[in-house]
Amino acid sequence: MVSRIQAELKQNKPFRSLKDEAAVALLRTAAVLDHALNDALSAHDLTVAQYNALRILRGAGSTGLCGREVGERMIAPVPDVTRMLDRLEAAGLIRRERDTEDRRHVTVRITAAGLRCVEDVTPTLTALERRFMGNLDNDQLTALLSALDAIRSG
Amino acid sequence: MVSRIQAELKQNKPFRSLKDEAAVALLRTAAVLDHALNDALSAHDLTVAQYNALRILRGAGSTGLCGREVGERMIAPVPDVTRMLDRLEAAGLIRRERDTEDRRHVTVRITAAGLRCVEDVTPTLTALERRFMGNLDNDQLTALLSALDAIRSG
DNA sequence: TTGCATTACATGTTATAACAGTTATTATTG
DNA sequence: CAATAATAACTGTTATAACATGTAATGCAA
Repeated sequence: MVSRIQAELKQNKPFRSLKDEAAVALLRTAAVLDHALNDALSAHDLTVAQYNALRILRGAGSTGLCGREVGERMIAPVPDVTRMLDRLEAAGLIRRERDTEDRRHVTVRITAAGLRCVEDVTPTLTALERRFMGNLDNDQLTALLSALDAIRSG
Repeated sequence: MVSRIQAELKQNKPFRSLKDEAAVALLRTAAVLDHALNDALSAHDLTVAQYNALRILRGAGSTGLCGREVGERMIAPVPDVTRMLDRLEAAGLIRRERDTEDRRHVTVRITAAGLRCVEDVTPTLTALERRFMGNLDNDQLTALLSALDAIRSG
């Protein structure tokens, strides 16, 4: 019996354990998803990380967030928030303002153009979500979530 | 009710759908895992991709594989196999040989040092696997695998 | 209130990722 | 069999990732 992930990676030998297989499948699935997302977003000159940051800032509203807080909320850690924000600012999608209370902080806010940008990519991402997650019923999604939670709590 | 992933990313608003939440949790979990793996491997001067390539070549044995085949078997796609192999060759972990039958191909084989390197990191990775996957029972692993398969088949 | 630690951000540097284009070799087609 | 296409690997280039270090502002303790 050859598992799906085993065939996909053209492995001639079966996995040593179910844990091995699940870990590989997890990394593989995330890579596939990430690739599809980057593909879709690149048409709008965005990376997945940039889109993630825009979503975070949209959620923060007019209050904004400082750079560190943006970094903390990212799905995947970004080692250089400053320059990621530089690029978004250069594209006019965010704006930064030195905080007057604590002048170490820089408050970051999404611009109207940034909001429009997020709106623009939404249909594409909705289609992607339907494509990849569409085959899963609620029970599967719940089981997936609880398994992923258990892994991260390790 | 605040979900685990929601709290982890400090999101004040719940996810729009379970599919959304599962997709984010998946990308997040893979990032956490990838980070832990890179951390562990960096002590041995290896990246996750390099370790993956070494495992692939170990599986191929003395027959070896050509560069393209290594690329096809990678968990995460690498856009520049040549230079990843350059680095492994410079470290003495693989060796390359121009194929005499089809001179376009270069056969890649793992060296004794490469095999030793894989052996050396094994205890560390076994510990990581226990840490992250240890909390999951067989049912959860099976459910996880089938959900991931369903996602990738989208 | 002065010195030191901490925080937040910025900057410098190196290696790698990502993309495009090149070369050498083999396969295919008229 | 010559011309063309296809394949595999290599190379060049730019932007970004990753890591370390630097700098300015604030908190805190003696």
